[in-house]
Amino acid sequence: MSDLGSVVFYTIERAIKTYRQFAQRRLVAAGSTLTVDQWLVLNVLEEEPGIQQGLVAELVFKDKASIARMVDLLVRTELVERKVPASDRRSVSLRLTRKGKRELVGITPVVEDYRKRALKGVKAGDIVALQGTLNRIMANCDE
Amino acid sequence: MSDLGSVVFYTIERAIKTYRQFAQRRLVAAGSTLTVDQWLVLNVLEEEPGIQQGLVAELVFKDKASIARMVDLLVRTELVERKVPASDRRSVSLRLTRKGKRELVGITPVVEDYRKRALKGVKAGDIVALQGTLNRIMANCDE
DNA sequence: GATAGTACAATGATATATCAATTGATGATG
DNA sequence: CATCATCAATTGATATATCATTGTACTATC
Repeated sequence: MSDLGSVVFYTIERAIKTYRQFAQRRLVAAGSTLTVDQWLVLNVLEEEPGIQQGLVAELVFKDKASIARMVDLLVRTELVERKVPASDRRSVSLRLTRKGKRELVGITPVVEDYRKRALKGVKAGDIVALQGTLNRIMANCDE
Repeated sequence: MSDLGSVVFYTIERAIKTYRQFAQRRLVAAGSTLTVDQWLVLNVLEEEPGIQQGLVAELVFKDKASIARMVDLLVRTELVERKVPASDRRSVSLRLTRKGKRELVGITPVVEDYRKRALKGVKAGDIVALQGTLNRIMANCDE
């Protein structure tokens, strides 16, 4: 178990990294210039238009600072709009631009496809078990 | 399954990130200034003294460029030595300094402890299953 | 032994992760 | 209503990830 224990985290890292590289290759092959993380953020904005940055950070499990910088980029590339609501001028309200929506719609089938490919031959029960184990690990790591 | 499929990668990311943050907190709490990744590299050098950079990159599943920069840091902090062997002057041979060995020895029990904590209540069978599933995903992602 | 191809590493550019410090705005309390 | 604590976001500093490019050294082939 000690042996397994020393390797399992390495396996998890390797797996998620392999998957991300795979996903990124697929995005590039589909002609997108988005990164996987940028796609994630766009996806959140699609589902929660007007959301503020801090909430996006929570939803995608990233740092607020990272999100701020990603949004900078997405605004620069005109995929996302920042607005400051009068109700609370500390916050910003994010939403997709027309261009952002188009980009997202175009790329979504690509994402669905590579997710499906990555999970080929993996049974639903395997996924449930995996999530259970990972949840347990996360609980152990929350002190 | 489509639903599960869209969430499972997110869970994996979240799990490994949670674990890394946990590990980093533990290192800091133990008075170390190492990052988790730096510890990994030191550990490889302990086990394979004289190894060259490209091989380290493979072993820890990182980019060669990342390793080059990490080694820069570790050399600057005097934990690692770079030597250019006469046999092949393109390559570099890496090994721990005395200080690096001391640091590693001091921190190893901390690492073992937090690994054990992170896996508390996780059965050996769960780990085997998890690795099986992740290996399958990785195989799917290698085209 | 000159040349072409290949191998190893370093570097530049850009994106992300994290922590700390700061700024500006809001809300609570005296 | 003035002050203080808190909150949202930005910014700076440093570390890592990735890709492309470059530089240097080796190797094979002619």
